[in-house]
Amino acid sequence: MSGTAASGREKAYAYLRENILTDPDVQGRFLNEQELAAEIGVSRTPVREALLLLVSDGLVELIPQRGAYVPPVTGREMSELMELRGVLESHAARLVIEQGMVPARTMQDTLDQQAALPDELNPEAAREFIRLDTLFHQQLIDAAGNELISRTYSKLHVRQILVGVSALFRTGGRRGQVCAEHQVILDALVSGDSVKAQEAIDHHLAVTRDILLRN
Amino acid sequence: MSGTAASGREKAYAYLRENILTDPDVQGRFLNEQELAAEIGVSRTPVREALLLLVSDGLVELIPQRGAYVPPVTGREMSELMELRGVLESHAARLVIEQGMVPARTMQDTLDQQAALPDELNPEAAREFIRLDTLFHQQLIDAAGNELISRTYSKLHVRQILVGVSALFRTGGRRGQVCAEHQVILDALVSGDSVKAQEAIDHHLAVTRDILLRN
DNA sequence: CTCCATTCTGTTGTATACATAATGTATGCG
DNA sequence: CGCATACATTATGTATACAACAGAATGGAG
Repeated sequence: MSGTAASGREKAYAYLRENILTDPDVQGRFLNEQELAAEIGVSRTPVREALLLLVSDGLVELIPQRGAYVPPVTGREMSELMELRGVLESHAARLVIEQGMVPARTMQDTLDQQAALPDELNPEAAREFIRLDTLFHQQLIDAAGNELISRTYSKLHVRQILVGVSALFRTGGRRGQVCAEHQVILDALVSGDSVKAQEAIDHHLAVTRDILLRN
Repeated sequence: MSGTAASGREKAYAYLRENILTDPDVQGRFLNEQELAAEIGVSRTPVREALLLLVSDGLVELIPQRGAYVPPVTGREMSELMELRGVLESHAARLVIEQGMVPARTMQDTLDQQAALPDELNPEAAREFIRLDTLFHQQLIDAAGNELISRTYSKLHVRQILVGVSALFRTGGRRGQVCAEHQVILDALVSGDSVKAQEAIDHHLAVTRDILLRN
């Protein structure tokens, strides 16, 4: 199997991350350590360590003498995130075009997989949709060849998934729209039009932001 | 007093952070938990927790069954960091100019303090110099009004301080150069010349990068 | 002398017990 | 009846003890 190192800390980390990202109800609440320890099947120690690691993902916040808080995603945060994503993706776009390093095949492949998903999104398909969406953007970023930017971008995106899952259920037909917008971005990249690519990215992020804000 | 909450974890965190940032010898080594616990005067538990928090700062890396490793700063990482800083600062510059939100007084004040430091840098003055340098750039970023970007930028900068301290000792007369370059950036911001500001930022970061790479 | 197996030592990882601080509840007073 | 205070409960924070693993040292065989 893959990734089944299963040290207690990693098990707790994976469990908590999955739990926070998929269950909208945990937002705005404090996590009970011994409760989680019992659920996961380890002691409080690795649970606490996992919680500390989740701080760096921005998924939990430590309140002294109170414990681990899961901050809800605010509209402002979403807007700020989209702004930052726009800056990083535009930069990557300009760079890969200048250096002729556009990963056209890879990105088109991801896009095709995404387009092949059914329009009606059951929970599992929704997660796959988000995974491919994340991958598409990450591939653009990674192509810029700056590992630090890649890591930074990757961590940022986690926070968006938190709200993306539930938002997707409410928006029918969004799949086709996303794929179309992705295609516009990719076409601009392939054609080497840096300005057009930036515009397409900004447009895509603005639309995404507006949809996420309606929840 | 300020910030003297002094819970065990925070004490350990502050100690370790300070230690890693100022002592170049710890780079590339594994940190011994019980040794640190004895030095700080707490048990291993809060030390471990502090180490987990330092992961999010990028100051330590956890190797399973081996412990907390302090990764040395590479030249490539420095270049990548300067590239990312350039992207974020240029974005902030454009924004604050467009919105007429240039914090001219605040930044000039910081710059003046920096210029007032002696040219010969004893260890304490060097730390103050770096603090003011960091502050100058952070003030520009913060003025853009995007909290997420501010936090992201702030965390990034930590990694640079790691090498900046020792590098400063080797470069005489750098103080004046830095202040001059900062002044050029600030003047461009005040005059509302977005392109000039970006150029000044890029130039400053390029010079900084080249100096840091010579170590 | 070199190489490999084995033991030994020291460190990390986890569990548990205790100390401490915060919250909710009950009780008494205004 | 409302409010403040004291108390009980519960959760977090810390210390310590044990288990499991990695690397070094050691000893023997070729």
